[in-house]
Amino acid sequence: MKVLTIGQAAKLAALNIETIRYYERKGLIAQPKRPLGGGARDYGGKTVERLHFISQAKEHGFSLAEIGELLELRDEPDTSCNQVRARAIAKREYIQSKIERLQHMCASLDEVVSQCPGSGDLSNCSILEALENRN
Amino acid sequence: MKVLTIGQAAKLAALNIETIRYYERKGLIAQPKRPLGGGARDYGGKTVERLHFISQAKEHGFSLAEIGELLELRDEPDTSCNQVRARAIAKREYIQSKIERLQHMCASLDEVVSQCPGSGDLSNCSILEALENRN
DNA sequence: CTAGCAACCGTAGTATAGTACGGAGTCAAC
DNA sequence: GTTGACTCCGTACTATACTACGGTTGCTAG
Repeated sequence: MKVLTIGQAAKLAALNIETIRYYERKGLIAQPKRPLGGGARDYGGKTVERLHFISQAKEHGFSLAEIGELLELRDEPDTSCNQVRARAIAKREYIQSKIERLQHMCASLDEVVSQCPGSGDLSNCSILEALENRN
Repeated sequence: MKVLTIGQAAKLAALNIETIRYYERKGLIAQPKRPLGGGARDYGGKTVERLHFISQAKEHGFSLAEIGELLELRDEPDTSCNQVRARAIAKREYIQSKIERLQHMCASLDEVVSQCPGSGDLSNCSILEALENRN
């Protein structure tokens, strides 16, 4: 029976050891038992899978708090697929609104840059001017 | 000669008093002199303008550290317009890459949601499945 | 048997951007 | 001449997501 140490689990999940320990403190993963009484804990089985779930959910834009909720849903046998779906849709909308905000910034920067002569001193700088005036 | 207290400046700049004091600690704005020896400081003149600059730059996606640099450029008489322009362009590109990342997340969530039956228990949940599998 | 590497664990520090608290001082009105 | 509002200032706390440190223990190879 091979035992996965935290270091090996960290490599498999492409995470830092300290990050895994941090997730334990946050309650995202349980602290595995020590198979030999003392010494290293066994991060095998579900643990690496769970760490991977966390990584993937982070990739999908979920915060650790939200990931905690998803994991709870996942652990609860009575959860309906619809509950998970609702989270995903809400997150999608949140990300969409964030994109729109950033696009607004981008357009605003574009405008400001395009009006800039790009040479000379600051007395001609339309960028600083734009930042000085309200709206 | 009217004196602007921190509270009035906060209202004009639409910022919290504590936020202004925080910006002072960060060196983004200088701490104004006290015109009467003791008592309240005078946040008039350039200060509100500077606070406004900070707000606007934040709206444009600059971090406080970056805003600090912009303010330094602005304060330095030898700065060329090009230096400011370069910052704005770099920021625009950074925001653009952030947008792309978020769009990727969005598409990924879309895909995962569209494959979800939306009913039944978790054994059919394509969303959790997608988060469990690598890539 | 001992050197050395990992793991263990609690605590503390990092970065970002604030927000809150509490005691002391000041100022104007009543 | 006291009340109330506001300011001053340092310190501490919030949230998010880690990262680092240092002492101790356990395991393994030579």
